[in-house]
Amino acid sequence: MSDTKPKISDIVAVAKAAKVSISTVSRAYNHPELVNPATRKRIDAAVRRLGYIRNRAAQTIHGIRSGTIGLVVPTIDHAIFAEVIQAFSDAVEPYGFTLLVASHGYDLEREYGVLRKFLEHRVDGVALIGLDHSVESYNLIQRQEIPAISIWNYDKASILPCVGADNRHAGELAARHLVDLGHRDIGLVFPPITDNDRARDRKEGAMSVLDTLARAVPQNWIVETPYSIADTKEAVTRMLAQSPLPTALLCGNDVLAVGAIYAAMRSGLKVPEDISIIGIGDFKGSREMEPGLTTVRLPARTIGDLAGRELARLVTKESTEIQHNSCDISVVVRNTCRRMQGF
Amino acid sequence: MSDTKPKISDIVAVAKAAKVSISTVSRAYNHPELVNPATRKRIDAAVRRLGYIRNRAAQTIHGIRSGTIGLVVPTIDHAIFAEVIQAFSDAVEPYGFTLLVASHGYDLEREYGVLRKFLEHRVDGVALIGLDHSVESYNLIQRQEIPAISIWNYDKASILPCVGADNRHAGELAARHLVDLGHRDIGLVFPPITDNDRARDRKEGAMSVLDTLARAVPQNWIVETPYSIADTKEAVTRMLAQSPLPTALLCGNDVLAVGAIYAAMRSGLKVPEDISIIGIGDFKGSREMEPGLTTVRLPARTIGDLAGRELARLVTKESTEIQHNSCDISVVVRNTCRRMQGF
DNA sequence: AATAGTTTTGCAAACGTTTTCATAAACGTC
DNA sequence: GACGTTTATGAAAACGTTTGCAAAACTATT
Repeated sequence: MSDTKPKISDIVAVAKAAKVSISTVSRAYNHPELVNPATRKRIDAAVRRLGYIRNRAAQTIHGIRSGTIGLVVPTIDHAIFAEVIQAFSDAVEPYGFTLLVASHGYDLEREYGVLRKFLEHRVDGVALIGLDHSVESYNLIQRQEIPAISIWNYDKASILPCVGADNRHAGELAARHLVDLGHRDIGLVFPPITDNDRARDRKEGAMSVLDTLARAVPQNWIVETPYSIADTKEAVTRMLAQSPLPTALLCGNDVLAVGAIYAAMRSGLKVPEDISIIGIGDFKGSREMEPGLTTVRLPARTIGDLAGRELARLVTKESTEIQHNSCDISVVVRNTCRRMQGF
Repeated sequence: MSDTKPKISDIVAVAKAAKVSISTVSRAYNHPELVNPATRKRIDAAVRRLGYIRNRAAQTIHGIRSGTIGLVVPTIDHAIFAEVIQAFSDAVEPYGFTLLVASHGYDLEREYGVLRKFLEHRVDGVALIGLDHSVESYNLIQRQEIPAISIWNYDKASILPCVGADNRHAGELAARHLVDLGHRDIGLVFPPITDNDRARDRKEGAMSVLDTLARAVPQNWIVETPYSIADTKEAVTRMLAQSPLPTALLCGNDVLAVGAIYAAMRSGLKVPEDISIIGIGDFKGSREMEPGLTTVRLPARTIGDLAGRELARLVTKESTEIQHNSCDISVVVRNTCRRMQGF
């Protein structure tokens, strides 16, 4: 009969229970040194007894930071972004931030929508993947004066501070490696490049090298396929049914490369004896697979970690300078590319 | 000189600009049918001009839902959780929810901390992976009366509503399949099972079958390894150096199975001729790999999707009944397990 | 032109906090 | 024991919204 009020308790309830004013309770949280240890103990007991949990929403409307950071990715379900998200999350956690995560499925309209929603939640900062964003998105960020950072691609001319790698260079490196091994007949396996600056840059980089140092890539040696092993295996298998065949395949990333390797295996081609395959990314597992995948290493964990820390510091005003960070990349040679005779 | 106030605009600014009261602006958002179309247009123009974005924190303290759902996973950077997170995210998005995501690295203490933080942010619901949680976590959920759901494991006795598969059964199925093929000498590859009910259930399921239908598994045929291809490859390679060798390896999930396959390849063993390997999970890529991985299919996307929808409906009160959903599982036979002679 | 409805709007209280300012209590000093 | 400090507390305003209620402005009806 006395157990009315099963209500979730607020600061008022705590104050009452501890027989102090709400100001004191608030202070016990925010400036504990200003409240008498004995009082603090009483408040603590009341909090525990009532199961009180502070309401950050109520704090936030005082201009206090919300303690959240928004991260927008094309998709979560991809080895590389999963790794970046994890690293980013781990990096901002020590600063006390909670992560809001959303994906847009490579649709920049949706990205804008997500961004707006994050802003409604008054995130303290936002991180985006890559540099391709709608002008509305850029305007929003500028207008709301919210700390923002771009992850994964690097461009010294970027409007946003960015932490990433030079993807054009990655494409060049991969192509150059194949050429150096003596390959001249090279096929390309890439994802759609609309709304995806990373893939576009890589492809352009690769093309630029190939155009001058190898044979022009015929259209039927270029396969476009979504980021999925299944789709890639299927598409590349179709491509490998024709003849003549390229001696090497340059893949836009490691997932595509793995798909391509499986396609080759199924087509009865030995890698690297019959066909060489190079990826970009160096995902988890690329090193361990048999044969080990030759690829261009992009340090995903490092990038996510750096980006998280950089943004957190920007938000907490620990640092104010807006930096552009370019991570070093290089070819890691394993066993999926063979040297051509005479090279 | 007149461009003072570069301030982020609030509802008051909008009201002023549109020459209406703030109540009207608020209403234009929440009950548009109650405001004159002409006025609405004016407000709309003001909003656009000022770049106004609603403050959800301010709404939230009125008892209005925050529009967020918290998802706690052991790790984001794992094929299976990435897939679940994506599906879950896609499922709650149509309901207008934004996702708060955090990982605890298989540490239930940290899980509790994350949970608290989510509650501070007044998430409208929480989703956890599995059924192993600290009693503090359970108490917290109960006390705060927050809709919660458990993903990935299924137990009809679970306190929380759960959407998942019966992991014990998965372990049984895998073991049974191996036994049916005539294997009697079977090794086990599992992750640490503390704080991980999924792995524990699978292992128990497998053991129970093996104990009665196969030879008792000697200790040196059991390898414990973290969820990583690299670690698994290394650990299994060490194990395969001994003799006698088991004729089959039962792996706690597909990542471990892939690691085991690479280990076998490196050790000069052919799969499945020299050694059979079965996984659990059927991750993306397991079908496509060469040879295709025989495994027990756990429908990750379906589970994430179902869980997301279920929780969203629970939060929005569209449904109130707390359901336990068990997803069907079955062995999918591909090419990594061979039939023993005479079977 | 007066009345009764209906639609549209504004006022003010409320939400759960933080923070400024003022006051009370305790302490030390001479 | 009167005074100035220091320490601890409380009252009340503020934050950016929503919403119940009442007033104002229209419309339709006579």
